[in-house]
Amino acid sequence: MTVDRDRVLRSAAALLTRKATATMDEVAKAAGIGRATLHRHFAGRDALIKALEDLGIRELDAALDKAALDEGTATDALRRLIAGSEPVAGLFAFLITENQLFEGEQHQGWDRIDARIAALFRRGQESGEFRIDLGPAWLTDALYGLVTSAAWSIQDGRTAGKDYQHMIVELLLGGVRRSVEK
Amino acid sequence: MTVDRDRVLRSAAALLTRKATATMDEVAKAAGIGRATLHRHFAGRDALIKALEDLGIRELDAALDKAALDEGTATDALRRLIAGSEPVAGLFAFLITENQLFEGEQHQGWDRIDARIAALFRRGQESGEFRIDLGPAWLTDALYGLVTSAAWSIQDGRTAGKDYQHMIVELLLGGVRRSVEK
DNA sequence: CCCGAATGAGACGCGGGTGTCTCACGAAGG
DNA sequence: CCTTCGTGAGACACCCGCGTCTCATTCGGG
Repeated sequence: MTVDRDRVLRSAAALLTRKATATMDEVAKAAGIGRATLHRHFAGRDALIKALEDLGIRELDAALDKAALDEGTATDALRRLIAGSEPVAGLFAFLITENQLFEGEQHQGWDRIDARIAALFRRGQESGEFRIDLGPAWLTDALYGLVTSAAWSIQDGRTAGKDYQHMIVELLLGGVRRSVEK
Repeated sequence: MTVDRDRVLRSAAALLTRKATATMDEVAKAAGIGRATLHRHFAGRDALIKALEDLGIRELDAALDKAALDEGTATDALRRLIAGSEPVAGLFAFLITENQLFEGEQHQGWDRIDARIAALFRRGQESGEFRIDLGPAWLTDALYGLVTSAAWSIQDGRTAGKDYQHMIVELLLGGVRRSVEK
């Protein structure tokens, strides 16, 4: 009988990922519960978004942990990270745009995640794997952009979901130019 | 005395690019006119966004024309396109997210622009300049993502504006991996 | 079996933003 | 000088979504 808070959160994520302007009523309907019950679990829309942000950050941190960014080559670590990001990509895209749209002090968890990813790029540069003429901050933002684009591209059916990892990894690592080596 | 419609449009673009949720009143204030006058020129918020979309598409088409995507190598054409996209990047980022957020029949101008850019990537693939394991549709979406990320990254001060072209061109063409050649 | 807790449905007022209207003002032109 | 037109400021009603509340219902535990 009792509503599974996490289940509601996931269904909200799924809906808002598709339709960022969804109403509290729509979110409730999507979760198969009443609007009143939704409010009992999340004080308001802000609280819901905040909870979604917490969820996203938690999962992203988990993905970062699982990718073990410190181990092996930076290149392989990046591959693992991107592979592990797939389940969170949709929610990530939603949160990134949401954060971009409304200014205001943002969740500090983002800073930590930014730092961890930037550190990976920095490590790759220091080891000589990555080029050094592009800063870690831009590479991080670029990765976000590619992940978001991929999520939307797949969601809208312009590209196949099974290509997610390959699309991002290959473009980010090797670029669009046909390499002589390979 | 008469309000310059185009000037209003540009100031609205500048504002909404920074704060996508800006009120009609804020848009009017930013343009230095009254809300009533704003309504006299644009029937409503929807009409304003639509006009902004028209403007963005017009400028994007102009940038595409100017880049002469059919001439020279696809690589150079891509460089020219990215260089020419800089002034529109902010507005483009706004329109892209706006389009992603609200579903509904979108401006058909986007299809034409998508097609023109995808054709460029296809040309590069056929000429052997670009790799063929990534589809033109994805490459187009990826370019959009990078442009948007760059616009935001610069807007938020994480990266320098003067690097705009270099950041995107280099990452998109060569990727993050340090190439042996060069 | 009964009671308590949680839920769904609906009603209600509120607030912010929108779209419309009126009115006074000032500039440009006859 | 006077008329006309576009404008700014404000008032107003309206709509939509939010947040709160009530009440009947139902599920689950004691």
